[in-house]
Amino acid sequence: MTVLNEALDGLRRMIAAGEVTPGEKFPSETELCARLNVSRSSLREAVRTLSALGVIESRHGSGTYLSRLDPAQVIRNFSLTVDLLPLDSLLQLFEIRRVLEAHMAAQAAARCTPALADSLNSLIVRMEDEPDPRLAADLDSQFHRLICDAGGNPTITSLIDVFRSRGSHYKIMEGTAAAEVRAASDAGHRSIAAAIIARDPIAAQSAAASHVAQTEYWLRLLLDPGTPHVAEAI
Amino acid sequence: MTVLNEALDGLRRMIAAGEVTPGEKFPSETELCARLNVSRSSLREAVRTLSALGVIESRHGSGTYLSRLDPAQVIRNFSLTVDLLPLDSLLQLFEIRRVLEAHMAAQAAARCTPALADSLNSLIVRMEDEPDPRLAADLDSQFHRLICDAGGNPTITSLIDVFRSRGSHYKIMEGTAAAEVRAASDAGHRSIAAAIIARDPIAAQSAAASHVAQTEYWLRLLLDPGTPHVAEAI
DNA sequence: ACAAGCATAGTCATCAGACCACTTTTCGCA
DNA sequence: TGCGAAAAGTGGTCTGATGACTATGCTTGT
Repeated sequence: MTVLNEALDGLRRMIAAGEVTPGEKFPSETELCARLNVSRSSLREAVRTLSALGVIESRHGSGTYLSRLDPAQVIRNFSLTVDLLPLDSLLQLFEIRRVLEAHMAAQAAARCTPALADSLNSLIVRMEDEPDPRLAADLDSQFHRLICDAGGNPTITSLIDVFRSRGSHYKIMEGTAAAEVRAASDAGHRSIAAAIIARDPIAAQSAAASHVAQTEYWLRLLLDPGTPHVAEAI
Repeated sequence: MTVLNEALDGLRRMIAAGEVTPGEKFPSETELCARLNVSRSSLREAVRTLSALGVIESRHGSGTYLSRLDPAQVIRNFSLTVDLLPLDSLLQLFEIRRVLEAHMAAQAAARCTPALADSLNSLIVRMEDEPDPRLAADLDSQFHRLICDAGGNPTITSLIDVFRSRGSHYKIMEGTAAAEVRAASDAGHRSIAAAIIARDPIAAQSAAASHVAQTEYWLRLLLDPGTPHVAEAI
């Protein structure tokens, strides 16, 4: 057992035992060092570890705090990791994204309000009229976020955000097939919105799943233009 | 911009630029310090941060390596975080787990082989005959893992594992309603297995969703015995 | 020529102590 | 009483040294 792991263990134990409650302040680094019998550098590495995972927050000059441990907030921390994944690793996440976005669309359909309907319609029109691919991608994000928010589970929303966060996304809108991609994407959005506004969860679910699957297909094409296949080996 | 963040940025930049490819070794800490213009302590805190996220691996005496960046492996790192979440935070993850487990059950149903059918049946019998709640919980894990593996997406499997990892699970099997809980759980398993063996994805999906929802219900009861409600506010 | 064992150099792990930057509290002055 | 400055407390960063582990290549004996 390394020193770092002992320190980590000590901190985790304190949290699990309720010695520090969410949002509360830990003892000072000096005191923690004494308590856990480790040097300050080792303690700080342990703190950094938990800090990277969104469990701890260090505030310069003030103290070290246990985070609120809100799942949505913890999950948001991981988007920087997703940014580092190579494209083929990223593609492995698409099945999750497809299932979750479909679920959220279904939930949104079940709860759709007139206000949501208006917002969706307005966004679609603006998106289709936007010539700049980047701004269009931005409106796209807003569209999906609107649906996620309507779905009612902020935790799932943040998880989907992590998957979608990847900036290099709009690249598929700039290839030779840009126009085709754009048209298909717009059509997908209209299907999703129509199903949600009709308060038809099943239709919304399949429309959203199909939309994500299509994005996955284009990305896969980008990775390997030779052998495009949406479905996995049977 | 703090020194730590500059170091983090430098490392991330190296990864994104492909200076180090997955599995490869970074330059030594000393050289990285010189390159990024930070002290060794700050560099090490940056390395620890990426290491906590499963992006980097430090091997004592050998070097600092970029991980394979396999999503399943990266996700597995987060189980220690889930262990620290309070029960009410954990419950917010159940909607995700429900959707994903249902999806995996559906996939397993679509691909069920005779071998899988045998394994499922055998596990169910052993589970129902096991008197010790802990060993039964263990068999329960095996049952669900079997289904996930059959689902064919290791990334989703590891994500579900993270949600299920939480050891405190078996507590619901030890309350006053233990017998009732156990019986319902066994019945749920039989439904799921039957649907998978019948190669009926829709049935498998709803059976699995219902099973997870039931677990969630019991846990919620544990948290707040007064006002149990499965559905959210309408 | 080859294999086992051993030095050696390279690397991460840990420690100690100092100083800096920021925040919070305290206390004296207007 | 209210405000501002001082002081105390805390995390942020740096330096340098030492320990522990790994990999490499060499030495040695067969």
